[in-house]
Amino acid sequence: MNYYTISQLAEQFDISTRTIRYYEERGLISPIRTDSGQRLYTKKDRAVLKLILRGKRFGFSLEEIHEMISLFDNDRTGRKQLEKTIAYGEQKLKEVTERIEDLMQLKQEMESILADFRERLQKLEETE
Amino acid sequence: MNYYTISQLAEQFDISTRTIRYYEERGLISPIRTDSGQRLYTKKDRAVLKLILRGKRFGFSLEEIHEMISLFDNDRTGRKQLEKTIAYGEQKLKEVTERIEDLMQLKQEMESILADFRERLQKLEETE
DNA sequence: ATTTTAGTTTACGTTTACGTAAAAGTCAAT
DNA sequence: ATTGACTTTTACGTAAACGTAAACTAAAAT
Repeated sequence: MNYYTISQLAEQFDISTRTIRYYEERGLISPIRTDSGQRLYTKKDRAVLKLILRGKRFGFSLEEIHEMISLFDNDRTGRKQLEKTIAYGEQKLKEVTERIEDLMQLKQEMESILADFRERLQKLEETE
Repeated sequence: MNYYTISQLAEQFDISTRTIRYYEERGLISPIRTDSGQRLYTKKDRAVLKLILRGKRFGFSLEEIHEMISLFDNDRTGRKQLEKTIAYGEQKLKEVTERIEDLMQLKQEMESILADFRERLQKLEETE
């Protein structure tokens, strides 16, 4: 397995190294360290980072994203823990579903407005 | 036509009056005023506010929302203006479409993770 | 070997999107 | 008419999410 440096990840996702360190500060990502203290990121870390950025694009706060990431933490082995995790996951899934529906409605509206504008342009061109 | 006061709108959308005034400060909404200076909001203003809040839920900044709202400004009558507006609208529509696809992928992943957790819970219960 | 480049921590600065408080005017009801 | 609820502007405060700079160390390149 090989690793990414912080600047490599920063470049790949077009964010600053500060941003990545900040996510670590907030407990969202936990790279290993070399003897000298440099951060090394695995593929898994990269996937987590990708998840964070996607969450951000949807307007989730880092706090919410933190909670969602813990869903992927496979260390929840007890039955009570599993049940809690599932319940939380179902809740989040519902939220995501609602957002999708909401967005699709927005899309519809934008399309109808665009159609309206195209029609107006059409009429302008006819009377030219 | 009748009007809403600022606190009526605030209550309807469960936000503060400060928030509404802030949106006005940023140029997103423009209520008329009574002789004494109180703000009055029309149905149209209410619709704009609704749009703002929806945009926020999707993680758009107030600046982006401002741009999108100007799409609804019917005062773009020149041909060049129309063309620019349509181009901008198409761009935003594309962004929204991409977000929807992105969200649907997230949904898929969450569902598969949930399925995995449910399976584990199942196995735990079998060995009880 | 020594520049150059990249990494680290610490810490203060900044922007966005409001919260909150003060001081004063206005509206609605008793 | 006066109380109480509502509104206005002005202004300072704040949390989240980083930006930026300093001071230093390690790695890579010449």
